[in-house]
Amino acid sequence: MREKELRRSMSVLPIGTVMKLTDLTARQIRYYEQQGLIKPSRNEGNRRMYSLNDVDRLLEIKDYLDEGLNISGIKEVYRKQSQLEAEKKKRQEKNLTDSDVRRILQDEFMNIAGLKPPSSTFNNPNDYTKFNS
Amino acid sequence: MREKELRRSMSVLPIGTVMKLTDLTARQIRYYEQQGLIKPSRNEGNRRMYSLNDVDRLLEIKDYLDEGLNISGIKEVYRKQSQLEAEKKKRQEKNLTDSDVRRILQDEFMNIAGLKPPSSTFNNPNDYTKFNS
DNA sequence: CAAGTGATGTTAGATTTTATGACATTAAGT
DNA sequence: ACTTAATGTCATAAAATCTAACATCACTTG
Repeated sequence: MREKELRRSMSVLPIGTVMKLTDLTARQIRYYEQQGLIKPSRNEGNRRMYSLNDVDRLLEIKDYLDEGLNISGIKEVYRKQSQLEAEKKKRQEKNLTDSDVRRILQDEFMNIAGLKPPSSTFNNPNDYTKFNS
Repeated sequence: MREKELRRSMSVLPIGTVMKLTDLTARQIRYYEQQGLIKPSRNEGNRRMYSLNDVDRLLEIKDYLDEGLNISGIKEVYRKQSQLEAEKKKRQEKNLTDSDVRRILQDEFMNIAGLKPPSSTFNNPNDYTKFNS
């Protein structure tokens, strides 16, 4: 699934192709970029290169505009979206490090106990207070 | 899955992008086209436009050449491949039309019998000789 | 209503990309 | 050595894109 995401984020399309795929004019596409709604990359010759994700976003923008939202409103939408995603990511990261910490501490136990899993003879196995900070 | 195939066969990439994706020169890409190994479409301005399938095929061609096969040999490979696929398709088509015929005839039975499935009171349900021509 | 603003159209001039065709080169096979 | 297949290189023309500026059009608002 990583490879697919890579492909979708690879900047391979010139603006002419994007115009056809989105039915937008070059003027519109560049304007939305100027407004910060998309960030196409540039090739060595300074030509804008777009990804499939960019195309998707442009189609979204079109829909939002058709629905009466203006560009500031669309910016708001994306601002909130990326904020939510950032929080989600943060939570996931935190969970990962938490379980990492547990695993690492457990490994340490095993080392101290001579490569054996922690047992009741070592200490109270129900005392997890140290790991719940 | 149809949509995916459509995307893969959509001609959206200019030759510059294909050069980067395949690490081939424009000269090579055009030469392979001249030899009939790929058939990119053209846009209104006569520029070649490539699909992801084209890119895949170009990468294949590269591999074949690296393996010592020459272009005639590669043509052979693809000739045989498409021949096999045509046969397969033909078989599938034949199967499809056969079952289609059965379904259609069964519908006709139902109509004649007054929207009821064919029964033994209508005729011998095991007499399928008519459909096996 | 006149003025301001947001979104888009249009145009000009410069730069980049691609197309075609010709000729050159290089490696391999006979 | 001579051919041939695959590729490189170059010149010239056309197409695509860039930037920047000015124009238009529909709304909104004082």
